[in-house]
Parts: sequence; C-alpha cells; structure tokens
Amino acid sequence: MKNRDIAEILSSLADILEITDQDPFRVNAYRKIARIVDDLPTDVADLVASGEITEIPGIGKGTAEKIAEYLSTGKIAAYEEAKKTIPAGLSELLSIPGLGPKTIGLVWRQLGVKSLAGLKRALRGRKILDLPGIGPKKVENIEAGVRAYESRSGRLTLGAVLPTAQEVVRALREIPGVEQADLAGSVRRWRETIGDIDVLAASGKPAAVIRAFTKLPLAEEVLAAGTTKASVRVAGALQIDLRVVKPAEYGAALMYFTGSKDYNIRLRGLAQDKGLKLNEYGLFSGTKVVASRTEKAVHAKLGLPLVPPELREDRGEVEAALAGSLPELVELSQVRGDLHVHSNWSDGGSTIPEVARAAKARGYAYVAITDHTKSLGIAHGLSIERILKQIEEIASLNRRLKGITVLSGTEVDILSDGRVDFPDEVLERLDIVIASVHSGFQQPRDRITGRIVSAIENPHVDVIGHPTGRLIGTRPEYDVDIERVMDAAARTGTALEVNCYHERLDLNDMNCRRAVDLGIPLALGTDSHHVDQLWMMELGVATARRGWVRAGSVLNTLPKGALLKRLGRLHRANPSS
DNA sequence: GCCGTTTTCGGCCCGACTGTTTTCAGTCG
Repeated sequence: MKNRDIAEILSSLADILEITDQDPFRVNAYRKIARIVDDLPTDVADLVASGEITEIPGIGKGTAEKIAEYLSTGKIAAYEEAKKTIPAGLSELLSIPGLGPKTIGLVWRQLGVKSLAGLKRALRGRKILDLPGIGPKKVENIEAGVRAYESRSGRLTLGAVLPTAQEVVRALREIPGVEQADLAGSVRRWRETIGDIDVLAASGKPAAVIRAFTKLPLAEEVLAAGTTKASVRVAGALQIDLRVVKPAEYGAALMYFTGSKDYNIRLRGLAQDKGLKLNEYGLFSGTKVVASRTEKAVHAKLGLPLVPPELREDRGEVEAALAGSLPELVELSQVRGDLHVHSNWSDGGSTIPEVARAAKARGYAYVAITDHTKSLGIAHGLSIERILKQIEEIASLNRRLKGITVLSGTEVDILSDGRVDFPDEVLERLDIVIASVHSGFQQPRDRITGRIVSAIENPHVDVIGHPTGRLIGTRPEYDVDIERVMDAAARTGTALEVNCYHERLDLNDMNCRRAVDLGIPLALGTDSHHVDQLWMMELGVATARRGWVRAGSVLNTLPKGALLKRLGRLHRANPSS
C-alpha cells in the first residue's frame, strides 16, 4: 500500500511550493490531499483503478493524475521538478516554531541559507539583521525556535500525559471564579499523541483565574501569563496552555480550541453558506450573536447534531452529521470486561486475585488473564504444565469470587513459521486465545503476513493481538499487509484486537474504521501488566470511537454468556457465577 | 489545486499577536 509514500510526497511538494512563494491555496490543497490520502482506510491504488479517487472531496483531476503517475512509474514529475528549485535541507526549517516560509525563502535567497546548520551560522554572524523586516527581537525568536526544535523529544503519547491533564482540570475547577473548565485540543479529541495540553475555562474574572492558575503547585515554571491566557510547564517538559473566556462564549471557544483545524474550517464554510460567521466568540449574523454558549447550540444553528470530539477530523463526519447518519459510538460504560491482562504468572506485576478485585471495582463482569507462552522466555512465558495449573487455579478462584468472572486465556506466541506456541488440546481448554507476534519483526512482508494469516485461520485462535506491532514513537509496525490480514479476519470471523496500552493503540483509529467496514469483530484489551494500567481501556475505547466503532462491533460489550457463546466455548463457561 | 443552481473564473476560515512598521507582513492555532 503506497498511501503513506504518496502522502509524504504531496506534503513535501506543498512545503517546496510554500517556500518558493507559490499560491498559498494551492499549497493548502496539496496539504489537504496529503492528509486525506494518509487517512484513507483503503489502498489508494484501488480508488485510482476504479476511478473513485476524484469522488473524494478535495481531490481533483490534477492530483488524481499525479497519484496514478506515482503508482505506475514510482515518481511524480512535478515533484521531481519542484525538488530542483530549492536545496534539500530547506523544508526541515518549516518545523522550527516562529520561522515560516516567507522568512525561510528570504534567508535562502538573500544569505544562501540551505539547511539548519546554515541558518545557525547566519544567526551567529548577525548578517540576518540586515534583511528587511528582521530586527533583533525576531532574531531572538528564531534562536529560541531553533533551540526548542533541537531539544524537543517529539510528541508524547496521550496516555503518558492524560493523568496530569485531568489533574490540571480538576485543580482549575477549584479556583474561585471558574464556572467551567475542560480539556480542549488534541487531548479532548483523544489523538494518540499530543504536543501540549490545551485547557479552557469560563470566568467573569479572567485575570484572577490566570493568577491562581500560575500559582498552582504543579506549575513548575510560568512561561507566559497575560490577562486571558497563560502557559506553564508541568512534570518536566509538558506545556499547558490555558485560555479563559466569558461564560457566554464558552461553547464557541471550546469548539474553536478543540479543533481540529480542518473541522473548524469545514464548520466556518457551513456558516458562510448560511450567511453567518463563526469564530471563537460565537456564531454571528452580522454583529448579532446567533449561538455561542454551548457547543450543542452552535452545532444546531449550523444544522448539525453535536459531533463527538473524537470524530472532529474532517474525515467525513461533517457529511454524516448533515445527513443524520453519524454512528452511535461505543462508550466506556458499555465495556463489560478487559480481554487482555497479564498476571505475575508471566511478566505481570499483579496476582490473579488482585486483577479480579481491580476489574470488579471498575464495574466489569469478567476479565481475561492472558499470560505469555513458553517461547517468550524473557517474559517467563507459561509452559504447558503451568498453563494447565493456572486453568485449575482460576477455576478454583471463580468458585470463591462474587460479581466477577476470571476467564482463562492466553496470549500465545505466533511462531516464525505461523504455528502457535501451544497444541490444540491446550488451546481447547481455554476461554479465550489471543495470538500475537513477538519475534521476527524484520521478516519480509509476505512472510510476516503469512504467519498472521495462518494464526487467523487456526480455529482455536479467537483474537489477533496488537495486529501491526507498532510502538508509538519507538518502533514502526512490522511490514504487514493489513489488507490481507483484514480479509482473512473477515472471512473467518476472527477478532482483531484494539490493544489499549498507551504506546500501542493497535489497531489504530483508521484501521478500526476499516475493520468495522468489513464487519470484523474487535476485542478491547489493555495488555495491562499491573492493575494500575487497567484504566487504559479508556484510551482503547477512544481509539475505537475515533474509528467510528459502534458497540455492536466490540466483543467485550457482550454479557459473559453471549461472549463465551460467541467465542464458541459456551460449554466451558463457569457455571457457578 | 479544487470547486460550483448566485460561479467554469475567482474565490478559497478567522482572529490574535508580534515585530516591524507608519499601515502591514508573518506566524500561529
């Protein structure tokens, strides 16, 4: 699938056109198409072959031809030509905060800056001060931008910052004069990674709120503080931006600061069509406010139901909302159990009774213990003898437990030849079998895809664990042909996991959407190695919601009996609970 | 580059902030 490659080329093309001062709307058109192609749940080659590609809003004849050209020749002539017009190291400079295309074009043409190293030399040499429109303050800003760019460690996973973000909102709501406070930005949309945390508050006394906010104990450093907004640094490197608005403007402001940018653009377009204007202060007819206090009211005046923040990415949700066909998304409260938890029998830190207690406290009806198997020696994977013993202990524990059932499961290794690590007679005795790849990540596409398809076709395998193997920001997915995996899963009825662990979220949102379209069942599991990690179910539910998943597609929204029946193992259901 | 019953040409989201300005350009979200 070439979607990602094509998206990167179109995005680079946009960078080049921007630096060479071409029509900004053309630049935006390419950026938008790059995003659309990257988000596509299907192989762009199929859409080109069928001619459906130009039916996607935003993609016209011109770009469709370029994509077709890439698919047949491996190159796009327009891009190859454009690349010759600027030095290769220039596009990188667009990532420096405070430095934009105009200034980059200026230092390149006037000073011969061709790269980050060249920019730093120009800053040191102070030649840059001779350029029109550049003064000492601007030089200072660019220097600070370069430092920030060089020191930043990339985006953090949502799961790594969410607890802090939620604590900040709680603290904010305690401040006198704060009427409402919520997370906004990419955290509220539950994007898998975030750059900083945006928080919004409503108050009639913004200055006092800002003062109190900057004095919160968790604020380690105050980066900026004005009358309506402030930025502080917490927990090391994490930046929190607070904005305070009037209560009457809260809904419009929350929409504005939640984004995404593309969603906001779409809604402003809808407003324009109605002769209205939408900004962060409200929806206006001339100077008269039409709606502003709540998100629901602003959406309603635009002819839309309230669109859940997880969907606000301009991936078709606006059209669906207008047509009244938004999906009813799965909710955390509908999840009746966690299907992927490790205990101290393998590499987990909690005992099985501790897991059961914590799962019950979360309101679950069941929880599956799915420890590793013997070939994963590093994780103390279970031998056949030990898994049989564990099955017995869990049965005994279930006889004592009230209000929760522990399911006997396994996360069985998919071996390098596609067989799994336990024989059928062992797998048959388990309530749930997850099969996962934990080795041979470097295998070529055919081989690793074939392994996973073999596991899918194994009648004892219920779920494929973390199907792409990626670790966000650490390890790319293995070279798996996810289309083939999904075709096999759809054919056999095998579930694919939405691994909820914050560094995995695998399947990701767009793959969830593809799976749902194909009718593939999904299994939510946290992959917890300690009871402190069970909360990450929230992250998986959010990922599923971002993938337009309804409760009906999620196995663990089923009651225990229906789940076990679905897994084909009703006869092994524990009769005592 | 994309798009369209006000349009096949002429638009394309909106405002704040900053720094350089003397009326505005660049950047950001």
